[in-house]
Amino acid sequence: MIGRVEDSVDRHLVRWRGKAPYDERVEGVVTRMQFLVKHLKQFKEAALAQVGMQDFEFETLHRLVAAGGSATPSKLAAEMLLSPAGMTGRLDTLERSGLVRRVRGADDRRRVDVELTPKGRELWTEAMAIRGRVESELVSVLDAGEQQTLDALLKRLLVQAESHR
Amino acid sequence: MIGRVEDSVDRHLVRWRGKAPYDERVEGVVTRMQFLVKHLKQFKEAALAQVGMQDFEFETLHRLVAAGGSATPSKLAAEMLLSPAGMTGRLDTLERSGLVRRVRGADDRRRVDVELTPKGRELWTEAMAIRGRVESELVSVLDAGEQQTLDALLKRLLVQAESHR
DNA sequence: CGAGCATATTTCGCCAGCGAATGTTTCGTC
DNA sequence: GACGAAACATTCGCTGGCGAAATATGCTCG
Repeated sequence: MIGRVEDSVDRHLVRWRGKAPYDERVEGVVTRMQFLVKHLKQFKEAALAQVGMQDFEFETLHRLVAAGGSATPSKLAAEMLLSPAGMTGRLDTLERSGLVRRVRGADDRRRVDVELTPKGRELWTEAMAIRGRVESELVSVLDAGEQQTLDALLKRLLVQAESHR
Repeated sequence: MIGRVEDSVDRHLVRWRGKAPYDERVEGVVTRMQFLVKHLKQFKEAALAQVGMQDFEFETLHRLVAAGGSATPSKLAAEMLLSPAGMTGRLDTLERSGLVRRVRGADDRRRVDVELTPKGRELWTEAMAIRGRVESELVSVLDAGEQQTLDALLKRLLVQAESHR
C-alpha cells in the first residue's frame, strides 16, 4: 500500500495474499465503494432524523424537485434504479405525510402525476442543507483536483455499467 | 464535463445548475458511487443465480473464507457493516442450505463459531470465478494506473468515514 | 460466594423493496 | 370499429435487514 494509514479493506485484503486467484485491485475498488455507500447511508439517516425524514424519502423528493416538481412514478423509479412496486410504496408514505400528491393524468389516464406539495418543498429545503453537510464532510478530505479526478474515473465506470443493459 | 460521453448522473446534474446551493462535484461523486454499487449488486445477483446463490450468501462465505474458515457472528457482522440481528438471519439461511455450521464455543459458551462446510467451500470456489468475472468486466475499463489512482482516492474517503465512528 | 454488570447471540415486530399477477386504459391493425 | 397487444400503476406475498427486548453465559467485586 502507498501510505501508512490503513482502512478496514486493507486489513481484509492482506489476509488474501496468494490464497486465491483474485485481482486485489478490483476487489479493493469494489469493496471500498460498497462500504462508502453503506457508511454514507448511515450518516445521512442519522442526520435526516433531525427533521423526521428518512433517507429514501429525501432522495425521492430530491428527484422530484429536479424533475421540476412533478413526474410519473415509472420515470422516477427508472431514474432511481428502483422497481415500480418499490416506488409505489415510497409514494404511499410520502403522500401519507402530505409531502407529495398523486394526480391521475388528464390526457392519458393510465399515467399518474406525482406533484410536490408546498410542505414537501419546504421540508426538502431543510433536508438539503443537512445532506449537503454530511456528504461534503466526507468528500472534502480530497481537494478540488482530486475530487475531479475521482469523479471522472467513477463516471467512466458508470458509463460502462449503464451501457451493459 | 471532460469527455463527450454522458451518463445518467450528468443528465441529472445539468438540471440543477444554479437551482440550489449545492456542490455539483460532491453530488456527482456520491451519486455515481451509489449507482455503481447498485448496478454491481444487480449484475452479481444475476450472475450468481447460475449457481443458485444470492449475493449476500456469497459475501458471507467470502468473509468466512478470509477469516480462515471460521469466525464468530458478531465479528462477521462488524466486518460487513451489518447488524447482529441481520447476521443471524444470514447464517440461518446458510445453515439451512448446508453451507455453514454453527458450533457453540467450548471455552466461552456465549460464543458461537461459524464454520464453513466442505459443500460451502466448494460452492464458494465456483462463485468466486463468477463474481470475479463480473467485477473485472466493470473495473477493467480503467487501465492499471487508473485503477490504482481510483483505489487510493476511495481509500482516503473510507479512512475518513471509518474514523468518524 | 452470590449479586449485579458485561458480553454474545437470538427472538420479535416492523419496514422497504422485489417479482409476479392484476386491473385499467390506450394503441395498432386488420 | 373491434379486438389483441402494450403501457402503467397498483396489489400481494415474500424476503432481508433493523432496533429493541429477551436469553444465556461469563466476569467482578464486596
